[in-house]
Amino acid sequence: MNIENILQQAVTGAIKELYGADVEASQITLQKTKKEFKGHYTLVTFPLLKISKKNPEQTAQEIGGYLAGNSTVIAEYNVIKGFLNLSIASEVWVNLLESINDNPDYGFTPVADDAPLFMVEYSSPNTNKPLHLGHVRNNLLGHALSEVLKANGKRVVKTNIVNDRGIHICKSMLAWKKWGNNETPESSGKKGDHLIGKYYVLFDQKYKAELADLQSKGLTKEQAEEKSELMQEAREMLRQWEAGDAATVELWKLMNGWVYAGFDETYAKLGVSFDKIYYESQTYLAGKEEVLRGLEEGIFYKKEDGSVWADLTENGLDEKILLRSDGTSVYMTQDIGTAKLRFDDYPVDTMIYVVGNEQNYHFQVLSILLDKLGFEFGKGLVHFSYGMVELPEGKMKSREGTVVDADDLMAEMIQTARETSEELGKLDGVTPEEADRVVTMIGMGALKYFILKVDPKKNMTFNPKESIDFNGNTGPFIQYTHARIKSVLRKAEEQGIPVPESMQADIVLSEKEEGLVQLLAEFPDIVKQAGDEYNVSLIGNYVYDLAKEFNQFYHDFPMLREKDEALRAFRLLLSKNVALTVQKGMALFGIEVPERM
RNA sequence: GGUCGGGUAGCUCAGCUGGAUAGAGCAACAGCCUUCUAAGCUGUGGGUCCUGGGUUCGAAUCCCAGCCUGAUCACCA
Repeated sequence: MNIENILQQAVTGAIKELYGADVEASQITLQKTKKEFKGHYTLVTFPLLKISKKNPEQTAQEIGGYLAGNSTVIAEYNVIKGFLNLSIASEVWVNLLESINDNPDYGFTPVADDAPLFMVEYSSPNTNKPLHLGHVRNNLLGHALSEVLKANGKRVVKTNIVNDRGIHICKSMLAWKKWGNNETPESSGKKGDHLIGKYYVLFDQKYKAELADLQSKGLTKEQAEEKSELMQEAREMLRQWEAGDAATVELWKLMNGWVYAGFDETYAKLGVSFDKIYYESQTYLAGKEEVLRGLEEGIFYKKEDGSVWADLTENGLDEKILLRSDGTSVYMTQDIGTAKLRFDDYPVDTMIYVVGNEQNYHFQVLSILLDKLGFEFGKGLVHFSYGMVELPEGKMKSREGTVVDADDLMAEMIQTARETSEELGKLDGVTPEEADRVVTMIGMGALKYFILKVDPKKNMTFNPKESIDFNGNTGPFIQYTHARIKSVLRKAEEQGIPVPESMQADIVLSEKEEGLVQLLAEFPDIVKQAGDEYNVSLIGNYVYDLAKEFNQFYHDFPMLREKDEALRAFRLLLSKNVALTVQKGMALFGIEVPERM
């Protein structure tokens, strides 16, 4: 039972008593009192005027007077225009802080064995190139969303679908075969995914050169693409792969193995993980089967050239191809197969796809198709759609070399954290191991927080310079606040000042102190809202607010030098719980907070 | 053209189940380190909340129209 509920009940009671009317909870608009006014919560009386039949100020006065007289929760009130500002008694805040302290999992709902099961798909890399900045946003969002759902008491299975088949893989394979000289990750010292990426790019360069050459001989672009020997070879390789040609499959396995090793390294650095990984090479056949079943059942239809289509015009969409005329599957086919296998494997209640917003249409179609095929989960699938990440200088274009590589980016962040820390002398007297740990935490925290604090559905600009600015609304600022609190608590322990387990309730608190408890008490609501709305950025903005408030508090109120023992105890207890909440909030983002920095 | 997002301070973003004088950070300027960590704190300046209508006691928030911008509408994934 939080304070807002208590207030709501109290107000309902007051209205019943004063005006003899029952009001719906929805008619009672309570909000946090704005900073410039005195009070904690504000009741807006305008919606109640019909019931009170009085003007706003009279209504506010009457309700305020009644509450102050009859509720032990309300200490005082004031009325400004139609707004009734209510101050909650200090004692209530003290008790609240105590109850927060008594529950180490405050804000988190335990996960029951029969809790709804959410499957979260994220990452979904291609095996032909390393992860880049866009993937970073995807991975961070997927991981954070999973954590938030768990915190809300849901069972979560994190999953990844690896796009390990198709023409793009064959391009890398072909280029490596032609020009690779048996280069391996070991021989080149390159991460496997970077090595494959190199050959993918090489293929593209050679292919472009070939096209240019053909076009200079008078062919149109289309004719050139048709005639390209490289592309023909790549297609042939795909056919061989699908036919199970031993040598091709062998090479494919070898090169994919390199890529997976590279991805694993990147995932580990990002701090993300998966409970179950699917591979398209293992799901596309299931998809094909489903499509053929749909064809038999008359849900889909075949065109003269043999291609299979779904007619979605009655859903207000277009026609959608499901199998090519040569019988091979497309992206959609694979997703249908993957979905089927997943629901065979797990009793999934809600399937969430963390995929960029350029695929909004795809998932709209997928939902309808699954539904048509008789999978009841189709309708309820969630496309957790997020916006693109751009750079200050514009969009990322692999052609122009403006793609930010995930590994490079992380290394840079950590390096910058190190340089800044050294400049500030923060690493003096620390073991190299400890320095590495802290610097990694900070660099990664900066990156993660910068990306996760933005509303997922919006496009965002990632400004490398700004992200490694440790001022303001940043991860490092929050981490710094945590480190400071921990430092105070350490010193308290050294000086033998106990952090109390229980508080006396009759101490007088300042507005700032009460406000901080009030903010702290909102944590469960924020976690719940983030989970319900699939909006993880709420967490970040909340934690920042909390950290900022605490930092101001820190400057105004001594914690160790405070003479009044009860007050000092309160401040220490408050500090401890702010630190814990910061830590829990950041953990939802996959961000660690240091004990000192 | 159809569909779906987005448009808030010079910049990056909050706020959007309708409520008070629209908030942070960055950048600029002015202060604060013999005081629990200055990666900090305090203050100043900075706004047609894209535009125009509508609903309402009240609109950045809801509705309609328009403008700008992005994504998408492939036998690519």
